[in-house]
Amino acid sequence: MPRAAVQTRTRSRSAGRAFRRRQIIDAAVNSISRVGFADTTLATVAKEAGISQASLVFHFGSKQALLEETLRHLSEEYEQLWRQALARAGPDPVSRICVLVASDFNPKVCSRKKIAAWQAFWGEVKARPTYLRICGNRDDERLAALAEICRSLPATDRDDAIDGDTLALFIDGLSDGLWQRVLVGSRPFNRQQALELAFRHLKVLIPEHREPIGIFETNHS
Amino acid sequence: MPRAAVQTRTRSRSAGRAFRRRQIIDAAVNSISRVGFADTTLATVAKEAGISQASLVFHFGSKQALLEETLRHLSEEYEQLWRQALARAGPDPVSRICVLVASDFNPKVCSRKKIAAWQAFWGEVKARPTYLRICGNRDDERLAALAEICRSLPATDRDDAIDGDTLALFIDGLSDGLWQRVLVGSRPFNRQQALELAFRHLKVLIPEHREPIGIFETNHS
DNA sequence: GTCTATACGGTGATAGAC
DNA sequence: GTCTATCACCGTATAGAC
Repeated sequence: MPRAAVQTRTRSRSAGRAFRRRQIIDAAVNSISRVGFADTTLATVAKEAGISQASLVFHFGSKQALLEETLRHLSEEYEQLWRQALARAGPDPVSRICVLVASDFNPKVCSRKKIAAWQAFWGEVKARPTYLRICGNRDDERLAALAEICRSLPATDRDDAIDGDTLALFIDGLSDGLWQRVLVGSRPFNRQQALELAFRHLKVLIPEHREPIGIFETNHS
Repeated sequence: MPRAAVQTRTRSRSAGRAFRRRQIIDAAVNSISRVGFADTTLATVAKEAGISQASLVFHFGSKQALLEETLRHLSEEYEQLWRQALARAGPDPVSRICVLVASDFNPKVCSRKKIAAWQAFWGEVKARPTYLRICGNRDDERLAALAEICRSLPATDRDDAIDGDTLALFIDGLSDGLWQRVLVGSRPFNRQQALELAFRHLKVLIPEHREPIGIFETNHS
């Protein structure tokens, strides 16, 4: 058998492995969202993935490890999204803030399914600090990045100006709050409504720079 | 046996019943917070309450019913708090908004234990719509009350004025976001820090009425 | 790698004494 | 009302064939 064929097999094998793991993680998110965290079992995940329970354990070692990898995947997916958005953005601070906010409401992370999974993990954080360890650093880096941009905003002459760190907390805090409402309201928002509210909020917080926000609004909402 | 004694016994019996139920509900909150929603069993709740599993089932019928009553208690406790605070507040809209915001960070509802329980239930909402039914109306009423107060704010001459409904969403949304950070941040806020941030946020959203907010700040933070 | 079959402990709920 | 004892079931994880 020629070497090329072997290498191809090898590559496709490991690609298959990553693919399988990803497939199982997706099934775990689906299960958590569909039947809840408490009722998510190896059986529900296996059924969702269309494979056997034994295969789950083979790939992840244990249910707990699978859950942790699932959270890690959610966290990494979110990080990738905002970092890529920021990389594509221009140098203007307001535009960069808008890009970060818009990434919070990207369908890839802001679906009822994903939010339900996030909420479930957060509800367990106090009992399982490991969950916090998995995404804590990434959360810190995201907030730090936002705060740094906020600090770079040109100073204004308003007497009630707020510092960049606080501004970042306001922006991120509202995103979290709106995110929650996409999931749990009695008449939940859709992503567009949530994003539009987040941008209107930005306009209030950074009134001197209204125009770039308006530009983004038409692009994303 | 005199009638008075019978009535007393009856009264104390039913008082004892309510007391027991409350005691069990507190144990459920403790268990959810301590071991997580997924690992909360009749055994963990019974142990936390210092009674037998059979007693739990006797008082609530089933584990599921106990969980639903627990959520109902959390929801009612929160409603009582903001309604009482509002009843004690004066007529000034800004003061009333401040009172509502401050009630969000009252130790009675804003402890890491309670927030962990809330988050756990919210994470299950998509899978168990019953949970939403239990607290949905109360949530709606609270947001409606806040929005009504916001609409009653005197109109300003600023060209970027926001309507009352939107203002209410901004205020409530940030409370939710900060609330979450009291629980899950890598260096979580304490209540005072969260409340202070919420008030600073108010100052930005309602800059024309800064002074009453300052007053409340010194009272509550 | 994936499956079926299975071990084994824990889970929600019940029975029945007190 | 509260307990202990118990049950039938379901949970995770393993064994071993393919």
